[in-house]
Amino acid sequence: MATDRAAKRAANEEAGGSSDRGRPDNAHALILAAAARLFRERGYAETSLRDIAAVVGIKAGSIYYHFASKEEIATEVMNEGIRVVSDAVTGALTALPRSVKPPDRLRCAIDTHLSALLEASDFTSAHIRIYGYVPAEVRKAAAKARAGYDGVWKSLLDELASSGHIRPETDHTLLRLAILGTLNWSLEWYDAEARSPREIAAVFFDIFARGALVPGRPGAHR
Amino acid sequence: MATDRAAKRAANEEAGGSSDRGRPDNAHALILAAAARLFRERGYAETSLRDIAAVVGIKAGSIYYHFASKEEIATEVMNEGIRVVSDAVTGALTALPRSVKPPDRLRCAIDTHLSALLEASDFTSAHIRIYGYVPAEVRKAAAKARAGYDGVWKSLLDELASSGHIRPETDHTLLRLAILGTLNWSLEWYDAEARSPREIAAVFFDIFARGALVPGRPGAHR
DNA sequence: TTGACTACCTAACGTCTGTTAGGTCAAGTC
DNA sequence: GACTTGACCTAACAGACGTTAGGTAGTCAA
Repeated sequence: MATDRAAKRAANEEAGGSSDRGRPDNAHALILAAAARLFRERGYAETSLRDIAAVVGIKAGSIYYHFASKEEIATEVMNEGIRVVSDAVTGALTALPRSVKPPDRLRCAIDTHLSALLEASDFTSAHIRIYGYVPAEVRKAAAKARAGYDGVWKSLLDELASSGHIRPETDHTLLRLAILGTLNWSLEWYDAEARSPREIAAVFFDIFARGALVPGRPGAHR
Repeated sequence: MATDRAAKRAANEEAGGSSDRGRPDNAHALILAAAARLFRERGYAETSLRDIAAVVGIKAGSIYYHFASKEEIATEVMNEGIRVVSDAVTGALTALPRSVKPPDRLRCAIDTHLSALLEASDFTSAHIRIYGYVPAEVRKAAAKARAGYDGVWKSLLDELASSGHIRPETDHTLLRLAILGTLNWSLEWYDAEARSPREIAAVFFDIFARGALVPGRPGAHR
C-alpha cells in the first residue's frame, strides 16, 4: 500500500535524523509548495491532487509516495503557514532595538504580518484562505498552531497596555480581532500592481493607533 | 429538458407580472434559504445539491424544476445577500434624524452591517463567505451588486470627510477596506453565545473613530 | 371525462474526485 | 551479475458530484 510507504518514509525521516545526505526530500517540498500556491489561489476543495501533481510534473498517484492523504498535505501547508508568519513577526520584534517604543513595535508587527501574508508566503496566505473550508480534523490540527500565534499578539497588546499606551477602556480581544481581520481580509482585495504591503500597513497602523476621526468635533466622542 | 422548464418558469414569473395569485413560488424561496444557510455554514463546493434538497425535503433532481443550475442558485443567493445588507444600511441611515451628526451615522452603518452579517441574514453571510470560491461567472455577476454596496460606504466616508470629521491625511479606500475587513472577518470568529453584534459593533466603532492608542505618549504619533 | 399543467420522483448519465494495487526502471549495494 | 530500493507510472476503483430524461400523482378547467 502506498499509505504504508508514505508512513515509513515519514517515520524514517523524522526519527532517523541524519537520514542519507540530510537531503530533505525535494519532491516533498515541491508538492507542498505547489499545494500552497494552488490552495492560496483557488481554495481547498477547488484544488485537486491532479492539479498539484501537474504543477510538480508528476502524476496524482505518485503524491501518495510522499503523503498519506490530501488532508495531510493541507495540514502541513497550514502548519508551515503559521510557522512562517509567527517566526517572521517574533523575529522582527526581537530584532528591534530596546529603544523602540511599544507603539512602534505594534507598527512592526502589523507590517511584518501583512508582508508575510501578501508577499512572502503562499503557505501563510493558504492557511488563512482555506482554514474555514478544510475538513474538521485538519482544522483542529491547525487550530493549535494558530493559538500559539495568537499568543504573540496577545502579549504584544498586553505589553502596550501595561506601558500605558492603550486606552484603558479598549477591549484587547476585539482590538486584536479588528487588527488581524483588517490584515487578513486584504487577501480579498490586494492588488500587487497597486500599493505595496508596506505602504498599506503604514496606513492601517495609523488608523488603529490614532483613529480615523478628528477629535473634538461635535459627535466625535461618545 | 428540465433546463427548458426552469427557463420557462423564470420567464413567466418575471414577465407575466401578476402570475396566478401573486404567490412567489414557495419552493423557489425555500431552496434559496436552504442554500444560503448551507453555503454560510460550509462553503460553496462543500455544499451539494443533494444537501440542499434534503433540507427542503425534496430530491436533488427536483431542484432543476426551479433553477437551471447550481450556479444560478449561488448567483441568486449572493445578489439577495447584498440586497439585504444594502437595504438595511441605507434604510437605517435614511431613518436617522437630520440632527444626527456624521460620526454617529458611521456608527449606525457599522452596527447595521454587522447585525445583518451575523444575525439577520444567511444570504449576506453566505455572500461574504463564498464570494472568493464561486465559479468566475457567478463571481462576476455578484461583483456588480457588490460595487453598488461599496458605493454606499464611499459616499458615507465622503460625507464624513466633507464635513471635516475625517483626518484629512487618511486614505478613504484603505479606511473603508479596514472597516469592512474588520466587520466581515467576524464571520471567522463570531460566537453567538458571547457578545452580541451590537456590543461588538460599538467597540469597533470606537477603535476606528478614536484609535486604540493614547495620544501624547512617547511614540504614539509619527 | 378528458387534457393540460404543476411539482415533484426515479434512475441513470458522464465526469471528477481521492485513493490504491501493482508494475517499471534507473541507481546503488553486496 | 544478482538484489534491493527509491521514485515514479499506469490503470483502475468506489463514491460523489452536477445534471438530465422520462415518468407519475394531484389539481383544475372545459
